[in-house]
Amino acid sequence: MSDEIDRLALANQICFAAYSASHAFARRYKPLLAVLGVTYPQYLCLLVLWERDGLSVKEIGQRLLLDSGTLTPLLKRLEAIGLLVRRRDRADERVVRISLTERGRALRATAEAIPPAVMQATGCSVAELGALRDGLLALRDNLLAEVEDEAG
Amino acid sequence: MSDEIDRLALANQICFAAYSASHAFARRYKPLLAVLGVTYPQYLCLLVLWERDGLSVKEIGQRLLLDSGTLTPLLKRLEAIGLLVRRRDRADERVVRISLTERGRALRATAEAIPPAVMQATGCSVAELGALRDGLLALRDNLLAEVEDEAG
DNA sequence: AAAAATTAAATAGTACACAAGTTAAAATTC
DNA sequence: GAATTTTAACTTGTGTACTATTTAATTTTT
Repeated sequence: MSDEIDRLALANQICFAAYSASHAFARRYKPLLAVLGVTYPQYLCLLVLWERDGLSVKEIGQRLLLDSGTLTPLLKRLEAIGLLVRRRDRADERVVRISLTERGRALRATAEAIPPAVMQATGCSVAELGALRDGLLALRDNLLAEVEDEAG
Repeated sequence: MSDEIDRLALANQICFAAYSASHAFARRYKPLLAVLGVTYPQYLCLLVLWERDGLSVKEIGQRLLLDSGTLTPLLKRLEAIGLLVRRRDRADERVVRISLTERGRALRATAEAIPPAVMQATGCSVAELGALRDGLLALRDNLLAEVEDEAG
């Protein structure tokens, strides 16, 4: 009769596992990122820009799955602390291009120390982390695909 | 030679995977929770209270890994829409106990339909979801344990 | 080429999250 | 048993996220 697990039990919720793991990462990153003077979402923007500089707000949003409502103020803060500059694209004035400053680029070297510290803190093997990552990305893409199906 | 670099990238990828999967869940839940008239974090509180009513703010926070700075305003909103009541504990006036109203309890029946819909949307098997959940919870607990070691 | 539609950012408003500090009550110490 | 410490919740301030709306620039249609 109670083969049926309690689907509303918190412990059974994959979404709570993702939610709380994501927050745990943020807390773990916080003291490490304090050295750089940035928050976790700001760090994500830097990761994207270190990979390819001069992206538009929209392109950054596509990589991080965030919209301009979130990114505009965030990028303004990064500009205010001198890590990047925001400039309208000459060829298309609707577009704002984000370019790292010298300081923004230089920060990359300091940031190299962060990932190994976090990986060590997870207490997981490389194989486990890889499997977890792949599972999460597949799950995430399925969730988002269904959301878009409905919109379209 | 570039084993090292791959590992560094992985650390960023696993946390971004958790971060973006968590947001994808929130977006997926949104239309489902709109029927209940609550947000995702509010829904988490209801899950906890459906499991055991009359918990203190602190006890809810321990289950959800949230502090009173987050919970107090959230619980006030749930009280404002008539799903619960907040009352000082007679025996210990520091403690605020949260009790579901009749409407708050009744909402559970409606909520039963949500987890299967979300599970289906993940496109993952029950076994996959279970493995993912367990991996995430283990990872999360490792991350938080290290944070506390430093504090203590 | 003027009108209509689309697009990219920005803005306004709501709701988390979290750190730091406050207040009031209870437990501990002396 | 008064003074100190601890505890629980609240409050304040900063920074995401997201919806919906607005503005300005570009495309597309006609």
